[in-house]
Amino acid sequence: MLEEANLSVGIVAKRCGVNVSALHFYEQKGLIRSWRNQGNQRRYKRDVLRRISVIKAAQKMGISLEEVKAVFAQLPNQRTPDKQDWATLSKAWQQQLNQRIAYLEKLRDSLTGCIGCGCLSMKNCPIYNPEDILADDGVGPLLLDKEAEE
Amino acid sequence: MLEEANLSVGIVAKRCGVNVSALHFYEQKGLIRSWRNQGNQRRYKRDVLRRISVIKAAQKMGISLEEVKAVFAQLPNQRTPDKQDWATLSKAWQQQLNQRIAYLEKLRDSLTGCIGCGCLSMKNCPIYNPEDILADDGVGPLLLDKEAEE
DNA sequence: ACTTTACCTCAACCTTACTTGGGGTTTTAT
DNA sequence: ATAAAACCCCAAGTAAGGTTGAGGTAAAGT
Repeated sequence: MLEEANLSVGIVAKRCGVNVSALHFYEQKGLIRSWRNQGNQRRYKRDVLRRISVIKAAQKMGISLEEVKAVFAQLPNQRTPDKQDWATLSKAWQQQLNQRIAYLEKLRDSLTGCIGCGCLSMKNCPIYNPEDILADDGVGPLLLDKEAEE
Repeated sequence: MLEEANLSVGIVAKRCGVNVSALHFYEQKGLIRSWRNQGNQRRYKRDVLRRISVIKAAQKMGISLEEVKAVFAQLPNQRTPDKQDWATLSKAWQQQLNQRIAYLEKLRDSLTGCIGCGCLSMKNCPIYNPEDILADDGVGPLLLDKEAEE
């Protein structure tokens, strides 16, 4: 408990492997926060590093910044989030990951049987519309008729 | 072998569950083709239905239109692609799907141990940089140092 | 014949996630 | 005391994957 060091934007960028412009951007979107020094330059608490790590991990999972922001909103506001807090987040995302994995597995398992067999353009093709778990992607149910065969 | 029916853009759109504008767009991007009738309206061969199905399936897998286009380019140009041709495509994509699944599994398996444990912002964190299979996403290796701990 | 529906083109707009550039200030290094 | 880095803000640009709208023609229904 000796710090609460103030990191400059350049340092944070270098440590996280992102551009300074990305940090400006995240701040503007409300994902991270900073205060300013005398000369109006941004200064960050160390915990911004973890936030950025989490942002990048989330993106690899296919989670949007909006979603990340929503989740960050549930972190404690008063104190710096601790391991417990982050672990809670991770649990929710694990579930999402599991769903996404299950979805892709279904897609994969349908793929050979499907693209090859001629059913791909038919009404109930499992690949074309495999109980859309990810239906919130906006890919609604698709209506094809039997004429769609070769 | 009685047809080679000519489908209008509206019919194709309805059958595939996409907008007419999307068909224009795909055509402009070189993913599908049409010819024109007397009145300059688009007409499609039936095989466009399968192409669009494949496009949509690919998108669910996270494959970009550019990639789909590249793959379509390997289809026979003279004759209408047959089941064999499509099956070949599907095999390549199955591999991609497997990789993507493996990647997400790795991410998931790292998640609890990682976000919670404090390593997330460290140099060799498996979640932060898990042998980036999907490194072509442009998420290069990330350089964090040990100061990134809490 | 007339009206509606479908279609055409082209340009502009939308969202996500940033980057780039211009013009100006602050810090840091020498 | 300078000069080079680093920083600031704001506006505009980028890429993907389309959508929306305007103004006009074609095809279909009655």
